[in-house]
Amino acid sequence: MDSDKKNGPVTLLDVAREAGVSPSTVSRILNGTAKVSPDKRKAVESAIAEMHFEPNQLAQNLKKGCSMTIGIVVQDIASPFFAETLRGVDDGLKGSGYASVIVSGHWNAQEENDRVKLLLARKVDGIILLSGRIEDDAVLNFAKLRPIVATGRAIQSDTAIGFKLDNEYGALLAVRHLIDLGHRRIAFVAGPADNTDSCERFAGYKRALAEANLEFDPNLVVESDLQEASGLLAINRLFESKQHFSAVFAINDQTAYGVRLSLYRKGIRVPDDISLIGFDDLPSSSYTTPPLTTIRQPLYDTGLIATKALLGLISGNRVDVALPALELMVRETTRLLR
Amino acid sequence: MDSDKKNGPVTLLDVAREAGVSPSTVSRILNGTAKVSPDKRKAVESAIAEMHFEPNQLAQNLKKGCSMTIGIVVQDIASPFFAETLRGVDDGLKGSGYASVIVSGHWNAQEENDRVKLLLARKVDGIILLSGRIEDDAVLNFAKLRPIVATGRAIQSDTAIGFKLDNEYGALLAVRHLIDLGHRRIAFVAGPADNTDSCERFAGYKRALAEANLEFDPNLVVESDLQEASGLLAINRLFESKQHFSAVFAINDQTAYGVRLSLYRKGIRVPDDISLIGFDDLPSSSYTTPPLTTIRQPLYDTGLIATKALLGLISGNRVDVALPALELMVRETTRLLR
DNA sequence: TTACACTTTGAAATCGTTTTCATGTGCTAG
DNA sequence: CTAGCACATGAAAACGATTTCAAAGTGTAA
Repeated sequence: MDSDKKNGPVTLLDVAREAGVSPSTVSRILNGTAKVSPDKRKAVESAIAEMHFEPNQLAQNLKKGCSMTIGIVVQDIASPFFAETLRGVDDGLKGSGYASVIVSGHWNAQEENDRVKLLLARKVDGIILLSGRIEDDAVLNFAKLRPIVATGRAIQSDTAIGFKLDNEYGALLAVRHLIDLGHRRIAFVAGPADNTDSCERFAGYKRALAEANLEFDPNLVVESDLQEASGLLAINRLFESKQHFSAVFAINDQTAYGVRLSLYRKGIRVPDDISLIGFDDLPSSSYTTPPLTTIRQPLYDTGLIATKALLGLISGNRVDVALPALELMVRETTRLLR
Repeated sequence: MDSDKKNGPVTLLDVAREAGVSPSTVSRILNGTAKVSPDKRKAVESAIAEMHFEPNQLAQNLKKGCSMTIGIVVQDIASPFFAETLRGVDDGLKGSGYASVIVSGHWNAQEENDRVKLLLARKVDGIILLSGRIEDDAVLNFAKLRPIVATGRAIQSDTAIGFKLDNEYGALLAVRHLIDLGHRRIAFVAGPADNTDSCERFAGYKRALAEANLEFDPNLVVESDLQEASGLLAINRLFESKQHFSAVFAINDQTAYGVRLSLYRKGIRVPDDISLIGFDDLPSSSYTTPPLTTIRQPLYDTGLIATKALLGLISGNRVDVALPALELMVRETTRLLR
């Protein structure tokens, strides 16, 4: 072999020596920053191939001041809700040269705040904040340091973009659907009171009732924490308090699953005895027994579009994008009231 | 204000100037690399606090030659299977100072290979390879560059650790359970023929049959691609070919969901008419209707333990760890044959 | 032939740390 | 009293790329 003097990995300097040119020239060829004569180009390129040189990203990062990495903040890495959004992010990043670091805020504002700071300390080039709990102002402040795209909030600045779905409208669609099917006593499994999305959906529930001149009965509302287990518990509480109802609107699909199980345990048929509708349209909702009627949230698209928007912000081009609207997916857990 | 001469972010050099010491001293205090006199220490610490200095990780990375990042290769970022494992990884990384970059191989050896190279180019300090498709030798080769922990393979070297669950035994447990319940004609929804896990489970299926002196009937085996949709299709094919069976063993929970839906559509009751058992025990399997009997795979623990092992390899301490064994979870989709 | 513009190239500075090496100080022991 | 040693500290080199700036080379016009 030619010259194995140095032991470590080959550097740009080694290539330059081997090709008989200066480091600058090699760099220029690598980045296409300037014209170089064909002969030197060939010499360098063959040296690169021969020595199996690849530039040290760490050094590039330092010099260029960016890490070609974006940070993603989710609330629960194992939740199908975030997983589906992440798939969109993954596709959005494809071919961009960027990689993503995913951290979880665990539905906790303090932890979320810390994680964002951590990402910033790691010099990510931008951040996608999914269903964040920290204040809008805090987000805007972070955005002064690095571009941010956030879901579930209506923020806007020249380094921050917020996407917000119309939760109230979605809930309206859901409850209207039940009312159209003849249901009058519709239970609502709510989410945590401090969760904006949940409150907005609650508002939609009430609005649909009002539209149909149905009286709102607070006894038909029970709270959950958005997980399957608490959906099950919530609906059990409703039965214990001897409430009558022919349909249930669950704050999200996961609680709907819990409700479904509770009903199954009690021998109550869905949709024959009780209709059930969820919110989100998780991929698995097409495969529950029976398949779940729900409000489709564009999870994948949210991830994809948020990523495109962030990449835009990073490169300085503002991209104006819109999310597909919420949509009622009628499947098999709802039917005409006998 | 004292001196805002420089505009950019404060560097270690600025701190040194402000505190009237050399950069080396500041670095030493930051890293605890050497003793410094109490007065200088105080001067530096107050300068750091006052100027809100935080070290530039990119510079540290370059100098130290490591990125405090590990790479995770999954096959499908949105699959609950990987999501649950990722949760273990996340917890395993907690407090370690490491972050993770997650990439997906999409069940494709070529793509997986490229992704690993990408991670290596990004100078991750180690890699966790989940359900990889590339050859063991390729993994071992990569391990020469950076430590690797892989699931689903029995590799071993001083920079590589492999975990392997006993798939054959798991399948044996599942099928034995069905046989114990009196089932004789047990359908098997297999996975792709080129998938090792699937083949081993197939072997377990046959072994259980042999143990009970039941004849193996290839007509009862249909192939799927591990997704819900193909589980549904697979079982439909079985019905079309007029096969008789009283129980189904599905290669994994997701295909079991598909099978369940097909059965529901045909008006076949589970477990009254047909028993169904899956493999994995995804979190949602406790909430299907009815809850799915399955073989519990320690997904979370796999992520956690793999991470601990990798962190060990990186710091040079070999950690010997064992995964919890596979376990039969009897729920409500299996019952005694009438 | 000289001067000026333009292009290609290399030398050297730079990014912000860490680390090695050398220096000066103070202390102990002979 | 001085040789010797530990110790805290700073100067400077290093990590491996990019980029600025100046020099050398080329070509054209006066």
